[in-house]
Amino acid sequence: MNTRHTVTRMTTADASRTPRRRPGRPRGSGGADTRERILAAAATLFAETGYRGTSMVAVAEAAGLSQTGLLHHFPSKELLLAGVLQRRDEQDRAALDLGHEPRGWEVLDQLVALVDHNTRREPFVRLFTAMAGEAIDAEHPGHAWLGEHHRYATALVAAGLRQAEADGTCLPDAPLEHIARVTVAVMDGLQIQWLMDPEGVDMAGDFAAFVSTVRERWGTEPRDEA
Amino acid sequence: MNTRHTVTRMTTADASRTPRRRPGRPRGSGGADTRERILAAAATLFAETGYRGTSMVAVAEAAGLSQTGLLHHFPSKELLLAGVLQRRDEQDRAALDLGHEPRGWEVLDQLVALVDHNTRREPFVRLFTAMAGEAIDAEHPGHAWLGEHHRYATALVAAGLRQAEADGTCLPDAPLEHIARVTVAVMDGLQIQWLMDPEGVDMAGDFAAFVSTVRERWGTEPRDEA
DNA sequence: ATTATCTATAGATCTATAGATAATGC
DNA sequence: ATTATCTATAGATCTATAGATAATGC
Repeated sequence: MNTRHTVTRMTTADASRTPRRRPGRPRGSGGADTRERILAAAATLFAETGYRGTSMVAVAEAAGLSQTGLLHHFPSKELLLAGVLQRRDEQDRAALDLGHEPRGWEVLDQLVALVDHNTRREPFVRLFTAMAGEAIDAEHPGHAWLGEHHRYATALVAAGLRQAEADGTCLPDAPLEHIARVTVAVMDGLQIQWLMDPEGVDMAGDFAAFVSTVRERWGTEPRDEA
Repeated sequence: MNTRHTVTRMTTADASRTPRRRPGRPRGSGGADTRERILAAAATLFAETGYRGTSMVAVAEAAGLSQTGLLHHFPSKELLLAGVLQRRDEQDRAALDLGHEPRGWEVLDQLVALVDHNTRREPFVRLFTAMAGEAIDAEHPGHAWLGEHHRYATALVAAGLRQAEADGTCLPDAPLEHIARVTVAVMDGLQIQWLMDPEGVDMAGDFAAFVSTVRERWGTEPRDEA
């Protein structure tokens, strides 16, 4: 009954977080919980201080276990990052809900919805922007991931536009690849400005307006109507 | 005459860089040289591995002096970053050559020239993108700098457009602030994609095409002609 | 006296290994 | 036996201070 007294030593962050357990496997410990708790904590910290700026000790503390307890679940910092990025992509796929192949201009509408959704998940946006900044370095363990992310994003937009061109809803001389790259650039760039000043920057509005301009310029439809 | 033998101990990077001097003020040592050498080395390293990912030892080694020799010129890592960012801004101002106030659409032409110039100074672009990634964190010593950079950039574009509106070369209902933010976003976003794939991404071409589209949409002039 | 450099070192971290301890599941 | 946790600790770094050494400039 003296569970309280078992808290023998606490690190700096006294009043916070889950207290550490004593050695030995805890009672109802269903490993999956802990894994998710770790990934969530790591995602937040990587988002704030980047991969390089975040220590394993900090992640462990935020997840409520010892640094070596963390290493049991993720044997190295690189593997932890891999886990965080994979989880991020799953969350992104869920938000985009691509149940079907993108159909023409619909792709851009979906991106507008995604950007709007992003205004309600700042930490998620922060994680991406932090990675985009440091993973440009070829030595960074997230480098390949960042490259694939951009290839996927631009290919998605280009595929939608190509469809629209085939449908006749997009002008036949539209520079698809160019539009795709610039669209992705606007998304990435607006995120930076929005994170620096969430009140002052209307990320969703700006992106929606950009997409409208693109469609006015290269689309063949009168205006509204589908 | 045995200068060669004075190289008593070298750190890992044997064959590289300037060898260290022995204690004591060296002969023609005109402090300003060293300062510039340090700032250049630090800029390159911060560009590659970020502020957090770069150690003072690494900067010192790249600049060819001891870590404490470096601390003589920049008493802390934060002051070194301040120096690097200030130098970066000076270089940027030189490249933009703003001898006069921006006149209407001319601002966008200047930015097109700047982006084109940037394709020939990859390390410079890399530094900005690395800072944009990590300085979003309010605790980062470059946070205020990043905010000012964006405020300055968007204000510059908006001021140009406002001038154009007054001149009658820009439609009166043009959403100036929106166009300014998106323009800056395109610049920032294209840099990321270009750095990830300099061969595959035509940053200058894409930005120039974007600017043309903006002018076609909101400008009042027939096409060419000034 | 001031400036530029170095060696030595303190005091914090940081990642990862070794190995103890205790609960779970066969 | 396997899994989840911990304590202890090795071996690298990393920032910054103390203080020696030598050239420059008054």
